Amino acid sequence: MMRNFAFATGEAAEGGMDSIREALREAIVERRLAPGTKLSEVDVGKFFNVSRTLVRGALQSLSYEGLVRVERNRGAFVAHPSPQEAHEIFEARRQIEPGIAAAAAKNITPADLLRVRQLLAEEQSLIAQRGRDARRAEIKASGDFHLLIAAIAGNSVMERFMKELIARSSLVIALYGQSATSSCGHHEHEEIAAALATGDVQAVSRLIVAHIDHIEADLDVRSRKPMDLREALDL
Amino acid sequence: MMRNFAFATGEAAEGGMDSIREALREAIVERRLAPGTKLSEVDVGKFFNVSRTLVRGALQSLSYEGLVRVERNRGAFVAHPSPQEAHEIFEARRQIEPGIAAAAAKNITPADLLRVRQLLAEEQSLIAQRGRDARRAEIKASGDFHLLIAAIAGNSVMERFMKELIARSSLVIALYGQSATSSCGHHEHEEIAAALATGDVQAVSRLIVAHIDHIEADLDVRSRKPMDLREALDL
DNA sequence: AATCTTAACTTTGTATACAAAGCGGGACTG
DNA sequence: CAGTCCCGCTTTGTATACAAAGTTAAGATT
Repeated sequence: MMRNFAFATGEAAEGGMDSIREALREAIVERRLAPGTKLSEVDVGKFFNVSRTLVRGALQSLSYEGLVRVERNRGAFVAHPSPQEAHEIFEARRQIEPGIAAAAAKNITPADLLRVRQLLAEEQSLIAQRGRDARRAEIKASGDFHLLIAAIAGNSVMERFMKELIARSSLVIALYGQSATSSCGHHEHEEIAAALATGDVQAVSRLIVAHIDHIEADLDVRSRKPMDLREALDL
Repeated sequence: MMRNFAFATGEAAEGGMDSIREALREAIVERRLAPGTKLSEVDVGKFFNVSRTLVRGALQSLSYEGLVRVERNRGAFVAHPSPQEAHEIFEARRQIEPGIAAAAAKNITPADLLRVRQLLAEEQSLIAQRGRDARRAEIKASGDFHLLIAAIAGNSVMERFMKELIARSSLVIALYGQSATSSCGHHEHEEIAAALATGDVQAVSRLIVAHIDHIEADLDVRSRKPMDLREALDL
């Protein structure tokens, strides 16, 4: 049991429970831990060289964000969103992100714009690269783009909501995504950035919604059936 | 130390940690626990006849919702939102609730409408009553109105966000609210319900935003200064 | 052979014990 | 008298121990 979990840092237990939560979150969001994977308290604890207490706290915490599902007396698993959940997540993004993007377009400073451009360049270079790691980094960068806009918007409450939605979106894409998703998505990011630069609130909102629509359109909710079986055998 | 906390049920520890979290949440949202109050792990544990483990979990959990602030090595306190936080919470509601209300207006069934009317009637009767308890129940009913709309909208992700925002709004109003808030607010609820009944999506969104504006306008962010002192002495 | 029972084992739920950090009071010093 | 340092007391942070629920597999029975 307990194949190599391949966490980012190996053990890295500096700052108590928070560091474990962050390491787990990163592993889930970057898809090093497949949806449905069981997260045994002792196993994870051994990995980080901490007691079950801290692991348990971290798993609890992640379950509040919807990244982990905890079943009473049965344990914790990497979340495994249903097609229904997946749709709700994207519907939520459609309701939330236009407002955030509009606020960002109003608030944005030259310094912010620079960061946006840097992130886009990074994303671009990752797209050019091949390999699993570059792909994972690209996924993360793509999410970070949306999170950066949320940060620029300047409402910490909304920013936290977005953080959750982006993380869960990553899980959904891991389960149901079909295409490379990359090139088209990136191009849309460019367009959004351009609209942000000109401060065109209307355009930004419209582009964001279109972008979310495209991401969801790329999903195939049937395609996960096989993975379901794999999981059934695996657990 | 540890004056009578006046929790709802006295002890009520049936279902493990969840019941403690719910009892605490209710106490906070209904303002039986003042913002800033220290929540010592052992004290709360004594109250529910459980160990610190469960209390700690419940407090952690509430801190994720923003109802409790946890300071490392110092303990947990009932949250004490700053004017800045308060504004962000209402800004978030302005961004989120129109979309939810619009969705609710599309989805609403006759059965839903009945529940809305029942809730309004309940609210009305509470307004008529005098006394602290009726006041608290009224506050809760007022929040429940918004939560019911979120439930009707039918997106569980958005519903959870709303649950958090409503709970935190209650804290903000506890700190900064001035007027009775009741009558005007209730009248607006009636208007919103009417628009929901006719399925007028535009009107619902507009009325919701106006309602949120009015609630926030009733706040006086200066007025809490005295309470700040009281808290400083109290802790 | 299939199924139900049951008993050992594994994993989670909760309580307690131990370690470390904060806080406060009192004595000492300038 | 003010300020500061030190010591013990309280509270939190983490680990471990114990209890209870679940899981699995072997054995008996039909």
